[in-house]
Order: sequence, then structure tokens, then C-alpha cells
Amino acid sequence: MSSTHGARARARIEVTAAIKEEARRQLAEEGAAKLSLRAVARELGMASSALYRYFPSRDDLLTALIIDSYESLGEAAEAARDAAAGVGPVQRWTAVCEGVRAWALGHPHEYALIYGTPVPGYTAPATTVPAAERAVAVFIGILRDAQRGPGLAEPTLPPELKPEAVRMAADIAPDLPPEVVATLVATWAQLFGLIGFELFGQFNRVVEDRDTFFRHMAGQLGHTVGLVHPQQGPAPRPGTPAARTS
Amino acid sequence: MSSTHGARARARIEVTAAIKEEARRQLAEEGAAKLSLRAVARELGMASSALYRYFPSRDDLLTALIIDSYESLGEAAEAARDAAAGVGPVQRWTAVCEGVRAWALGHPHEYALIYGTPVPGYTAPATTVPAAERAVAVFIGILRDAQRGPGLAEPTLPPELKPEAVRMAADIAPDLPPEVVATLVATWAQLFGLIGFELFGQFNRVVEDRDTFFRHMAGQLGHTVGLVHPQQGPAPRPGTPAARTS
DNA sequence: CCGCAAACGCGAGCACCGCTCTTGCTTTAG
DNA sequence: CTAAAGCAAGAGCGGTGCTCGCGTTTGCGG
Repeated sequence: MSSTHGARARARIEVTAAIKEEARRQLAEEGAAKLSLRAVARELGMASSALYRYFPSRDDLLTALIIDSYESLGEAAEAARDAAAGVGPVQRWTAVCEGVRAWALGHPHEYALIYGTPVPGYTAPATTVPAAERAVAVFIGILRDAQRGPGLAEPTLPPELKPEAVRMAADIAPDLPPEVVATLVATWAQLFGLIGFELFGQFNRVVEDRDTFFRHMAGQLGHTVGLVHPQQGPAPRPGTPAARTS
Repeated sequence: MSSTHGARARARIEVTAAIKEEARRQLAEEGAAKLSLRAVARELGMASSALYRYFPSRDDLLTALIIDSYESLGEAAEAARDAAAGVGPVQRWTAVCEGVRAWALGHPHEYALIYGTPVPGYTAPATTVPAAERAVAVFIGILRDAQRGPGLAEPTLPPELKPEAVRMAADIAPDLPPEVVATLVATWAQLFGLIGFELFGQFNRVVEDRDTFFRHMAGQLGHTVGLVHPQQGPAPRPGTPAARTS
């Protein structure tokens, strides 16, 4: 076909990239709500109507930025994982959590774009799903390594939740215990609860030493999902009465 | 002073209430981003410029709605607590969590307004703080009751987080152990991570049986913060199941 | 009782927004 | 070489938040 056939096609790619770049710049500065097609066009020295040759609507532009943001977050998670090579699963889990948090603090508007309030009439197209899975795949990898290495304590699950957990595991990570997968999903959400609260100001005047606070709570989440320290047996989770089974 | 001094003052109160009512209606229908001063004025049969006699800007109107939403959430939490009188602390904790979730699912746009992405240039005025504390006070009350009753297991905390926890406890609930207060803050954020993910579509095609999923995870959060089942102790009742399936 | 300042409602208008349509021009393909 | 397709530009539509000047209403103090 005509991938890089003519100069026309290349120009289209370049202009598309320039639009996205400028849009991302404005997104980082002012947030998604303030992102204006007209302002992007103005900055690029072209008529606003010309933008519609490249993106059918403002929402389509936002979708492109959403995918890029997911990828950026995924890269940050992978980088944090690689930087923590050689340490135990719990430490690596915590390191990746901190990497995700650092990315969110450094890209607050991108974070808000993908994990904040959805745009009113907007429903994310299926295109965003693979990009979104990239970050969670890092956590799955850590759990997988832990299972092969120091072991993985299966979280307790009530029987009525078992079928749901089995279904989730089949869809997400068939080689992990269903209890772990179901708990991972919840943990994933809880992690973004912590990050979102910090980012959106809910911790203002409440939590001061947020680095220490987050590191500890992220480690707790790792324990919740089943990670154990390699040197010792299953670490008792605080306040869990399940340990007194006799 | 001049509370109900003249008919003028009463009219002002009534018009202000009518504006808020119509604004809340539009908020519930379309979301905060679509809330339009002109549309509110149109629906009320008055010129858009007249609204500025009552609310200096759109953000001020939103602030009023934010406070109302916090109060509404607080009421829902209190109602859930009162409806679960007489059960153990863990069940009551879970019931309040479910009440908060039900409120969020029933008022998605109000939820997004107070716990979603903040409005771009917007910073919540201090006026919203007391209203925001109303819901969390319900959880503090449960912990307080548990401390006087069946007991409260102190979550483990690393020593470097201890001073921060002590500071938090002094500000929030001086009669509770610092470890519990610090963990409660994190738990609070994690709870809204779970709710937000469900509400904003992050659980689509991932979690199906969301009622069961949430109930279990909410109970886990209760254990994390230190709640224990009242049957536990010297009473010879081994292996009593935690969840009541009836 | 009356005058006057404050509060009020209104309409026009400003600057901006997303988006559409028409009009030419240029590159590409047959 | 010609016709088709892609592209940029401008005008325009309906919408937004917000400001300003106008005439009117209201209620308090002298």
C-alpha cells in the first residue's frame, strides 16, 4: 500500500504528530478541560478547521492522548521494575508502586485523563484497553516471579466470590491462583485510590510525610495480594483474624 | 441582625435555593462539565446575567453543590450506620462502606464532583472541609465503639511513620491509637479507589459480580484498619465463619 | 413621610469554544 | 495529461462564562 509512499503521507504523519505534541503540551499545562482545538491550531499557525482533517473531533484527539498516557504510565512502571531488579518481590512491588505514583505526580493531568472523571459523554474505545493493560502487566509479572520463587500466600476469599475470581483469573492471568488475581484487581484500584487522593488534594492538611506514608501502604498492599518476604515464612497481616484458625 | 427582615431577604433566599436546585438537577443529569449557568437561567426564566447577583461565578455555584454533595454523602453514611445497629463492628464497617458505595452509584456526578478530577483552576475553599469530614466521622465512630467493645487490633507501622501517625491522630481522633488513625486515612483513600474504579468504568469487562466483590474487599479494609470479630477471644468457638451468608 | 443608596433584573456585547460548510489549491493516481 | 482525492482557509452557527450600563424596585435612616 502507501505507507511512506509519497511526501503527502509523510507530511500527514508529521502534522498529526505535531498536533498531538502541542495538545499534550497544553494538556500538561492546563488540563484536559482547558485543552482547546483552536488554541492548538493557533499555536501551530493553522486554521482551526484544518485540524479536523487529522482528528474528527476533540474527543478523538483526547483518545489519542489517553492511549499515549497509558503507554507512558506503562513505561514508567516497567522502568521502576527494571530498576529494582535483584530485590525481593515485596520490595519490587513497592518500587513499582512508587514508580506509578511518581509518574502520576509528574504528570497529574495525564493521570486525571486516564484515571480521573471521564469526559461527560465519553466512553473509552476498545483501542485503549491494550495500552491500559501494560502497567498492570508489570504487577502480574512480579506475582508470577514470586510464585516461582519465594512463594505466594493465597489471600482468603469467601466462597461466594470464588467463581468470580476464577473467571477473572481466566481472563487476566490463568497461571496465577484465582484468589491472587481477584485481590490484585482490588489492590490495583486501591493503589489508585491512594494516588488519586494525594494528587487531587484530599490529603492536604492530613498527610504530610507522603513518601513514607505511601511506601508503607504500598507494601501493605503487596502483602494483601499475597507477597511474602523471601527470608521468612508468610508474614502475618495486621489484624487479620484468619491467622487464628484454631 | 437581618435574617428574615424583609420580603427582599426572603426572596433572595428562595431564588438562591431555586438556582441551586436547578443546578443540582442539571448536575445529576449531565455532569459538572455540562452544567451551564445560561441553561440554569433559561430554565428559571431569568436572564443569565441575573444569576451573578447570587453566585459571583460558576465556580462559586459549583462550590455550593460540592458542599451539598458532601453533606448528602455524610447523611448516607450515617443512615447506613444506623441501619446496621446491633451488629458487630466489622459488619457495621462493611455496611457503611456499602452505603457509601450505593450513594456513589446513585449519585455518580455528585461523586465525581467531590472525589473526581478537580475543576481545572479550582481549589476547594476551606468551607468544604467540615462537610467532607462528616462521612469519615462515621468510620471514626465505628472504630471508637470497637475500641470500647470487642477491641481493636493495632495495625503494624514502621517506626519512621510513627511521628506522622501521632500527628494525624492528634488532628483527627486523639482517642484512637495512632496506628489505627494512619491506617484509616489510607483505608479511606483505598475505599474510594474501589468505588471510583467501578464508577468510572475501570472494572468494565473485569469485575462482574461487583456487589460481592465490593463487600468482601470492604470487609478486608475493615480488618486492615484493626477491626476484629467480637466472637474472637476466650469463648470456645473455633472456626466461626466471618461472613453471614443468610 | 420621604429621599437615597443598595439591590435587582435585563439586554447587549466581548472573547472564547467545538464544529460545519464552501471555496479554492495542490498533490496524487490512473 | 487529466481527473480525483487530500488539504488549508475563511466565514458562520450556536453555544459558553462573564461584564457593563441601564432602568426599576426596595427598604432603611433622617
